[in-house]
Amino acid sequence: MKREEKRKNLKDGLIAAAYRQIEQNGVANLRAREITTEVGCALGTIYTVFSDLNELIFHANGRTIEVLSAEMAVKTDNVEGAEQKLVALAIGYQAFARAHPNLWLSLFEHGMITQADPPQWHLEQHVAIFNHIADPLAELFPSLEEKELLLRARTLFSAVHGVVSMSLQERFVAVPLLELERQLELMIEATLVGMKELA
Amino acid sequence: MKREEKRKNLKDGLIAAAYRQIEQNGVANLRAREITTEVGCALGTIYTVFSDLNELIFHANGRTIEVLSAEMAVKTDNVEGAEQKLVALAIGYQAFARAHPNLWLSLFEHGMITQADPPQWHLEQHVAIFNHIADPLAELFPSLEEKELLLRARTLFSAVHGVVSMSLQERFVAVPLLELERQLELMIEATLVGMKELA
DNA sequence: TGTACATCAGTGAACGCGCGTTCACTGATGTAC
DNA sequence: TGTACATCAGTGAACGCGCGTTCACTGATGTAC
Repeated sequence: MKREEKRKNLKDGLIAAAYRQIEQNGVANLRAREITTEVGCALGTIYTVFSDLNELIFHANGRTIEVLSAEMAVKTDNVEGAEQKLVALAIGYQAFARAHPNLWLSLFEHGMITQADPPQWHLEQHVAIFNHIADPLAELFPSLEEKELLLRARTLFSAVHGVVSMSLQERFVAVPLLELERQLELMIEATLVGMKELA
Repeated sequence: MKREEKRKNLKDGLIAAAYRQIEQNGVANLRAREITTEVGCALGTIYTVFSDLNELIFHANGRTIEVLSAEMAVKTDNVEGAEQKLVALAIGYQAFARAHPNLWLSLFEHGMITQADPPQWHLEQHVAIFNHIADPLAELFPSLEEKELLLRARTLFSAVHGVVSMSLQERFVAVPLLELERQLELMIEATLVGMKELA
């Protein structure tokens, strides 16, 4: 096994362990020592691969986006009709957030709390999610110019994110899953119908 | 000055200092020592008034909700028409978040990050915000039953919150204020038109 | 293929420090007579 | 009104500990001849 290859394995292992531990305990409870214990290397090793614990976290979050992104792609494949695709995306997003709350939270907590700003590659991953939404939206509103389309995709995504986020906090009264899905569906369909009407 | 009165002043002073410091530096950077220094009392004093730093933070956040709530009430007073009231609320919410990002963030960070769950009185304050929205919504949809109305108010609030939240993170491309307000307005109006249409 | 040397990945004990919380103390406030 | 005593708000030095990061070291890997 070449040096380079070994290095790659080490890096992947660290990311995988961080990912797993974020999923289990949340980013706030992620500990450098626990990661290296799981991987079976020395504490200092982290700093030979990453400059920072932060950098490692960004990589773990990157993996989360990949998984989320792939899942969103699958959700739309089996669905006919742009409108229904958007609903499926919202419900898929919600499902992911519910299934992996800590991974999902980490995406937004980290960097919002710590002021460490995310590296460029990570920002681009985030933006990629918008495209899942922009595509069906473009089908529905073919006359919209590119810029406006992206803006609306972003807005729609943010709205869905807000609803999911609020329900996951369950800070206010907890809303049952079916209720939540109905609200998401209602909101999206109403928004789309309204946009058509207003156009 | 009676004992009781003095105690009240002390408590208010601590809350005010915490509030001010959260506004300036964010909850994450709030320090017990800084608070007591500003107030001019001993470090231990905090623990004669509150059980915890957390409890003090919840009180500071409570004040934030009061201010936000009052501001939202003002926003709707001068506006005619339920639909326009809802738009005004959204833009008012956005304005508050922009003007006091740290206070606003603290409302959602705290308790989401730390797992300390908020006391009952604080939860009720949060819920009170929904009522600002439920009122004009009831005007528009008088046939909706109470439960469904509150659910939709909650959904609408969450959607607005999501859009504001995402734009404040400015994690993705920063969106200029006017653009953002236009999107909020568009989203709300489209949703309302759509809801009418679908009813 | 073998030997000597250089490089560098990986080690883990130790550092450092930030900070919430505690607790034995003291001085002011209130009470009893 | 004054004195003695009890209570308790307020004090702040000290505790404790968690945890990211460093750095002098070592042993494995690669290179030169």
